[in-house]
Amino acid sequence: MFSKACEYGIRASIFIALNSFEGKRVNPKEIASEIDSPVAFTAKILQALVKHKVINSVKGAHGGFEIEKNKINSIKLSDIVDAIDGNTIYEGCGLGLKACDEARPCPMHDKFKTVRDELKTMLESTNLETLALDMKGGDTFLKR
Amino acid sequence: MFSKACEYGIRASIFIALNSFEGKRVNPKEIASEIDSPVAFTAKILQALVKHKVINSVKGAHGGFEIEKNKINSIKLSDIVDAIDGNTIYEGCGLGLKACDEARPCPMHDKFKTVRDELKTMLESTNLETLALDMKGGDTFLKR
DNA sequence: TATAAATAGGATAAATTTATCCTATTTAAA
DNA sequence: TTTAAATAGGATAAATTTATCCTATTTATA
Repeated sequence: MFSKACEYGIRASIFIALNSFEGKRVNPKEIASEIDSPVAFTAKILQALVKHKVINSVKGAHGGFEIEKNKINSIKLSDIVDAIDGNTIYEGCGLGLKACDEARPCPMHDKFKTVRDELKTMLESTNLETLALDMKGGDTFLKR
Repeated sequence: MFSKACEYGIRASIFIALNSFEGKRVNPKEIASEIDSPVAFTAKILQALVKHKVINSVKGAHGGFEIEKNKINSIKLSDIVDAIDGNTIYEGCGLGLKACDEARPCPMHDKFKTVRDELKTMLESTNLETLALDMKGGDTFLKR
């Protein structure tokens, strides 16, 4: 469904959010260890998230990655997916046609659109705060 | 969402079904032209669909690919997706965890499962006959 | 101001997916 | 029985995604 990069990106963002609640910055090594991902690749994904202003980076000693506390509840899963995988999952044709719309739909168009819209709604209505709090409560997990 | 191979596989299956209604077998060249896909790659995908008994192949002169008329309405989109992409889209974790279930769910588990189940239901309740008839009626298209 | 700790980013490699090409095998029909 | 038309399948190449490594740059602090 999502690319590996996007999966890592979401997991990393949740972990960063969790730490930002405590005012703690985290580095790629720690992140990769906690979400069970390759360090260098994860670092690249973090760069992309910084560029898209999903997370914030602080260079130099005592630096690391963080999310402003008051921004955590406004960052939606869709922001992360957008930043890494783009919008094809929301906009693209399920059968891969270059163009596919009501005017000239592919055979799967109507039924696929329903599911895709549901996915979109889900991603747009789920924010990092909710996800991080679930984890903090010990109800959900980022690895294994 | 689906791999290119799977997209081509679904489009090809619909085109074959359409022709099988008229008792006509089709070859990879014609299929690829009608669904706008690379010929040789499409041929490989057809092989996989034959192996999984989604479609039927007839070798030799006057051969080609076909689907038994009375089977067309029993072949579901999920059969094609299963054959080509496997079941990860139904079973796999949305965040890519090796294991993820109610007992130890990832942060996205519950919300993702809802969407995934909806996708599964859609694919399992859509058969080739329906899709082919829509196309025959000129309401839907396999390319552009 | 020097140093150490941290992210940024370029170059490259490995793995996977997508795509092509060629030959073998099968089969209907002349 | 030969021939031509068709799928099967192996080998390989191209493209993309995933992953690694190394160096540059930035910054807090001793």
